[in-house]
Amino acid sequence: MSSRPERAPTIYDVAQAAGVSKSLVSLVLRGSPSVSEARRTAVLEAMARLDYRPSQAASALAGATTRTIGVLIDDYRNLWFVELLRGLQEGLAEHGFRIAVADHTLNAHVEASPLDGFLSMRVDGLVIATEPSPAMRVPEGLPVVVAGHRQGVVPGADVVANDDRLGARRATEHLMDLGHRSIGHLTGGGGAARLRAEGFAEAMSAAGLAPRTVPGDGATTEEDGYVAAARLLDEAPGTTAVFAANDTMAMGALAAARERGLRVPQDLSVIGYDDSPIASTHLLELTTVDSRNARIGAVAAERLMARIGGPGDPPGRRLLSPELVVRGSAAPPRPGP
Amino acid sequence: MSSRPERAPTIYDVAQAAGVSKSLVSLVLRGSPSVSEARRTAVLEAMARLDYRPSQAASALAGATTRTIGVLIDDYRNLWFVELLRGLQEGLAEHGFRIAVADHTLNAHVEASPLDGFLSMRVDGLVIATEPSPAMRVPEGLPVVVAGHRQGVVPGADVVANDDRLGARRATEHLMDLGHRSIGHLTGGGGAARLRAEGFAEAMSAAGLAPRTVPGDGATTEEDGYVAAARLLDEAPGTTAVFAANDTMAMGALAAARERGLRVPQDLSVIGYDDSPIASTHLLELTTVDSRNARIGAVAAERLMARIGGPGDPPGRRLLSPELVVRGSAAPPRPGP
DNA sequence: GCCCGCTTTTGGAGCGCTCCAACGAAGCGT
DNA sequence: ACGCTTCGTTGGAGCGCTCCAAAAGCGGGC
Repeated sequence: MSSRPERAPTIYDVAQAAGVSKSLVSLVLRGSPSVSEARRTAVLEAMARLDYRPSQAASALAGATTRTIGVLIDDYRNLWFVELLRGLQEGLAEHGFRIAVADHTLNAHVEASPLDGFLSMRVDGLVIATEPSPAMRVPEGLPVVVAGHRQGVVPGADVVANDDRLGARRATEHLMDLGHRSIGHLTGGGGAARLRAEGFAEAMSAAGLAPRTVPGDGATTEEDGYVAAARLLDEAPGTTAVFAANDTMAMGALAAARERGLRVPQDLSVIGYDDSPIASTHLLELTTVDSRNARIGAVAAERLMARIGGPGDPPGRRLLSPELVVRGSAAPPRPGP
Repeated sequence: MSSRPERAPTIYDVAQAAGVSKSLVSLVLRGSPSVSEARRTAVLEAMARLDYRPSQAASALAGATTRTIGVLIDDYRNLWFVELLRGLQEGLAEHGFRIAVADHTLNAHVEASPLDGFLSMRVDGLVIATEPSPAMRVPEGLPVVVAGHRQGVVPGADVVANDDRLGARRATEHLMDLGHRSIGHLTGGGGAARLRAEGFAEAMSAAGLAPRTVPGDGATTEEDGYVAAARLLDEAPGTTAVFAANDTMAMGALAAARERGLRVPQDLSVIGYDDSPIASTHLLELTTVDSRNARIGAVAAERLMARIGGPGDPPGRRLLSPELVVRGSAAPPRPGP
């Protein structure tokens, strides 16, 4: 009977079981190439037999590195980070790095600074997937990538994002190509929304059209999209197309349109931004702009690895080209009366 | 000029700066009550001045506990875990515990077992918010709560979930109270879906109605809801109400209804399950069942804390009562022809 | 003025690993 | 046969904390 809780096995236990020294076990653990095949298998076999699991705490404390990258996301509900995480994960896995995720909104009241937890953990790098705030002070020398946002308040950080202005221009041009002239834009809070609004205005002005931009209640939720679209459609009833700052707001716009008896896309075209999971549903079939989040994650991983390997090049800014995803929510306007 | 990277300060540095011993600093760190006010402030002041951050690795290695609970979720896209996390977080914070989240689908190809990372971290407890699998072997004595799922494969684990069968019964009864007789159920894969289907069948049978249950493509996505609803509406055109296994499937059902020219709720009533963020949007206004996920998180926290304090009571199963949330997607059927 | 019991503070050992310098055993040339 | 290198392996020191037993301070009662 195993009465006492039985302390977890350590490398010493493994070493003894395999008939080697603890140092050899440590070498196997870290995948050193200079271990003979015979001993390696003996050690691995002993580990499996003892159900050994290395202590992350011990290796972090003893080693120079934790092989962990902290990822700060804004809110789990904003699903754009899912693809980012996937790209990041894949890019890091081949280097043996893992990811630790923290949610800004959940931890807001727990910690003084949102990054404290990561710094206590001694992460080897940081991905900030939120609008950076001045409170995010980072120790000098720690590699940091700001992902998806372009307001680089974090000094020394790389920035990887999609070109919001270009994406907005493409969406707007798509609507114009379809024949729309009365196009409204639903905007929200935050830097990305501002850039998208600028791209919209540029495209409209370039075509000699007056850009009409309407805010919601300051954020970028479905509610904001609903409110903004309601305002737009009531103020400018001749509007035939709407470009929303993101897919969630576009969803709100669909609700406002339906409420007014406007069919999408026959009476009103709607375009979103982000190509989030909701955009591809049967219910929305939303034409949108793919902000390339998986790619952003992959590039962020690349940057971090380069910077961890050596000082690397000076911090830079990398903008990826977004792509229009045509689905069913935008069509030519009906011939005017 | 700070040329060298400047090793992070340790308790020794803080101790020296505050003119006390390292042990006293450690006591302050752990909030010991037996430290004089004068020294405590001196230490805290020194910490702030040096920008000191405790090393999680060191305290985990030296101490008996990590004050960390691992939470395994299935997929970041299934948003039901957000509220769970919030409830859990709040319940744990008052005990000074933190959360580490891992995503099953992302890590699937990285680690042998999804729990390996947590065990390497030496978490003090585990919340499994996925359908438990036999591969999830857990060391004896580690407190585990299975949250939101009732197929308790994990030995010795507490189970905290909503009563899916009851919730399904309530949703079905609501439809019957509105006057519906031809009600179909859209089901999917997984244990929760099975229980919800059972609840539906019970309620229907109790009212002397034939329960018609239709699967999608085996999962519970929007696509599955769409496929299942399409089948149902084509096979049984007289159907006036649909109860979907979750909100996402309900969304697919809305799409299938619209495609057939059926208005919701005038021609077809639709009810979902989970009260996920999409249910409360203007576009859906979905009547649904609140599965009380924040409460589930809070109860899970309570259970873990009790079990970490002492062996506590034997593992149990706690079912919370779900609540119907009435919105706009269900109404009385039109008078029959 | 001294001893006792309490509270507050302290040094030392040790957690499980990594890193490093150094070791023995082959292999090689001369 | 000898030293020299190379490869595989080893013990020891130390990472930054926590925990423990014991020391120091501090009154109060006799």
